[in-house]
Amino acid sequence: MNKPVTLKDIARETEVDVSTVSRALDPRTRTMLTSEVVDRVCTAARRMGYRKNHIARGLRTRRSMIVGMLLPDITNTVFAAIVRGAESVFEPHGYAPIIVNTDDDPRREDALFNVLLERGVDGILDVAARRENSRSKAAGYADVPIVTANREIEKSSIPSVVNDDAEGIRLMVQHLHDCGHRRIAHVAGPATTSTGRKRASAFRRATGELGLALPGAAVAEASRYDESEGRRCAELLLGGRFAFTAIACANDRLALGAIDALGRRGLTCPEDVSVTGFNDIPFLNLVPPGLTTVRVQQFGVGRLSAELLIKMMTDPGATVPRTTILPVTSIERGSVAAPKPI
Amino acid sequence: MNKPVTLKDIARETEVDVSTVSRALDPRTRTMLTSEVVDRVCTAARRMGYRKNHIARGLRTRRSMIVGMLLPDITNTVFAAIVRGAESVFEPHGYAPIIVNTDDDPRREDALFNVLLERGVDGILDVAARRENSRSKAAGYADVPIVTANREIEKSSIPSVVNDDAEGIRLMVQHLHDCGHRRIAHVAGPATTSTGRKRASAFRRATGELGLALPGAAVAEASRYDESEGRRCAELLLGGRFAFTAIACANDRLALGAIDALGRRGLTCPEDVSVTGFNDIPFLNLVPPGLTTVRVQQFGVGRLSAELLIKMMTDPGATVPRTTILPVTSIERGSVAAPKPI
DNA sequence: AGAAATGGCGCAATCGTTTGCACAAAATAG
DNA sequence: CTATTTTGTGCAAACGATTGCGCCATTTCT
Repeated sequence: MNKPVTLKDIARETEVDVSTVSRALDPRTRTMLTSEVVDRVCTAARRMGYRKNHIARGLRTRRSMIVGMLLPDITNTVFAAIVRGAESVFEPHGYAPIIVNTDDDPRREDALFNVLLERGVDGILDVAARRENSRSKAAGYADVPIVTANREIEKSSIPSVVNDDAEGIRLMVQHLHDCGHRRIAHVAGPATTSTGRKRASAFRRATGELGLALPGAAVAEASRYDESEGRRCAELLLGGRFAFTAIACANDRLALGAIDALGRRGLTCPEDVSVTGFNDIPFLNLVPPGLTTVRVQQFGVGRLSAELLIKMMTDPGATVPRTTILPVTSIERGSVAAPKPI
Repeated sequence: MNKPVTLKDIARETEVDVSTVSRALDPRTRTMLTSEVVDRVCTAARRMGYRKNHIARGLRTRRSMIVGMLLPDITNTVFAAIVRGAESVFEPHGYAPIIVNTDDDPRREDALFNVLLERGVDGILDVAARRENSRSKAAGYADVPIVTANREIEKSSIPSVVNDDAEGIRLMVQHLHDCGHRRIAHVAGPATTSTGRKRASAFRRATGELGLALPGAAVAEASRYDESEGRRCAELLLGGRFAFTAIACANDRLALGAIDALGRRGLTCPEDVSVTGFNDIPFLNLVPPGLTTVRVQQFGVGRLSAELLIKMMTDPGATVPRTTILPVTSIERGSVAAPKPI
C-alpha cells in the first residue's frame, strides 16, 4: 500500500528541482540538461520505480492522450478488426482507446458521446456514425477532432475513411450479370447508415447501367445488419411480385439470413437463387455454400482513420482529406451460379 | 474554439465560491446546501454547458474511474462477448474501459500492463492471463485491484471468474463415450494458459474414469488457440501411433482446424472421426457438420468479473471469492457419431 | 579584459477539482 | 436573553505534472 513515486520524490533524492526532473524524463526537453543530471535522474527514477502520472500530466497539458471509439458492437468482427487497425497506430503514438458500444441506438450514441467528452478524450473515432449528424455531435465537433470510419456522416465536413461501397456492389452485380442473372433483388442495409444508402443507390445504378429491370418490389430494406433482418427481407422479397434469380445483400449477415430464408421455403442456394454479401467476415468461407462477397480492408480502415485522427489532434490546422476511399476486391465462392433455365 | 466551462466560471456567474459549486453539483454533498443555491448553480451549469473535468477530478480524488482490460485479441468473439458483459456493469457505475490486446505475447502483456498502470486505472480486468504470474503483475498487484476472467493465474491470490472447464471436457468425453467411442485423442490448448492445462487434465481424468487407454501419443498440445495449430496437432495425431476414433479439442477453433486436417487426409467428420470443441463461438452452428461443443457464458464471465472488480475497487477491505466457476452446457450437433465398426 | 551571449537549472504559477477547516449566521437549549 | 449547537458557505491547500521566466555561471566576442 506504498504511495506511488512522484517527481517530487525523485527531486528530493537527486537533489535537483522537480522541474529539472520533469525535463530530464522527457526526451524532448532532455537536451537542455547536462547528461550527468539526466543520467542521475533517470537511474533514480528507474530505481525508485517511478511511473509518470498521466492524469496530472493531462491536467496541465490539457491532453489526455485518450481517444474515444464509438462502435455499434464490438462483438461484430468487422468492427473488432477496425479496432485492431486503429490500435496499431494509436498505441505507438501513446494514445489509449476507450471503446463504447452504441448498439446503433441514437440515444445511447448521444449519451456515450457525452461520456467520451467528459473523459476529456483528445479525439473521437466514430465507427458508429449514422447518416444525419446528431445535435450533440455538432456541439462537440468544434472542440474535439472527429473522424468517422467505415461509415460517414452526410452533409458535414467530418473526415471519413470508408470502403468503396459503390464499387463493391458494382462488382457483385456485374458478377451476377456475367453469370446470366437478369432479375436481381437487393436486401438493403439500414437507410440510417451511409453504407446502407450508398450500397442501395450503387445497386440501382449498377442494375440500371446493365439495363436490368428494377421495380420497387426488388428491394427490401433491413432495419439492422443482422441475420434475422436478412431473413425477414428475403421472405418479403419471396412473397413479393418481383420474380428474381439472385439477391445482392448489403452485408454478409443479411446474406446468411437470406440463405436461411430460402432454405425454409425449400429453395437452395445457388441452384435456385444466387446470393452475394459484403465484408467477407471471418469463417464465412467455412459456411456452405461459400458466400460470394466483397472483401474490404477492415484493418486498413482502422489504421488510416486513426492516422488521420492523430494528424488532426496534433496539428489542428492541418488540412485533411474529407473522404478517403479504400479499394475493395471481389471474392467468388459457391453462392453464385447460373440461373435455372426456365 | 471557446474554452470549456469550469467550476470557476459558474462560481463567478452565480456569485458563490467554487467549493460551493462543486458541492452543489455532487448529489452526495448537495444535501449540505440550501436548495436555493443548488438550484441556482445547477441551472447555471446547464445553461453554460458545463461538463465536469474527469481529469482534474481524478487528480484530486486519485480515482480515474477508468479500468483496464487486457485481452488476447478482441477479434476473437469469445473475448468480445466478455467485453460486452463487463461493459454492461462498468458503464452504469461510471467506469470506462481501456482495452488492450496482448496477442498472448508475454512481452507485450508486460508492456501493456505498465501502460494501464501509468494511465492510473482503478482496476484491471485481466482476460489474457497466463498461468504463471509475471513480475510486473506481482509488482502492480499491491496497488491496483485485479480480477482475471476466463482464465486464472495459478498459485496466486488473484480472484478469477472462469467457466467450468473440467465439467465441459467431461461432458464431451462422456458424450463421445456414450456414442461408443473408446479411443479418444485430445488436442490440448497451450499449457501456458490455465484453460489449456485445466482442460487437458480434465481430459485425462475423464478418460481415466471411463477406463479408456491414454498413451502419450493421444494428446497433442497447440501453442495457440487457432485453426492452424488445430490442423498441425491433428496431423501430428494422425501420424502418430495412437489409433483414435474421436478427437476432443480444447477449443472450437482448434476443432475447426482439426476437421480441416481430417479432410485433407481424405477422412470425413463424423463418419471417420468424431470431433468436439469448446466455447460455442458464433456461426459455429452454420459450419458443417455442426460442431458438438461446450457452451460457456461469455457474457456472464464478463459481467461477474466486472462486478467483482468493482467491489474490490470501491471497498478494498471486502472479502471476495477467490474463484467463481460458471456452469457450462453441452451442445450436440453433427460432428459426433458412432465410431465406424471395424 | 570587459561586455555580451549562451547554457543549465530553480522558482513559482498553473491546470480544474475536491475537501478539511474556519467562521459567520441562524437555530436551539438552558 | 445569553450560551451552545447546528447549518450553510467561503478560504485555501492539496493532487502531480508542465513550462515561462529569471538568475547565475560559464563561454564567446570585440
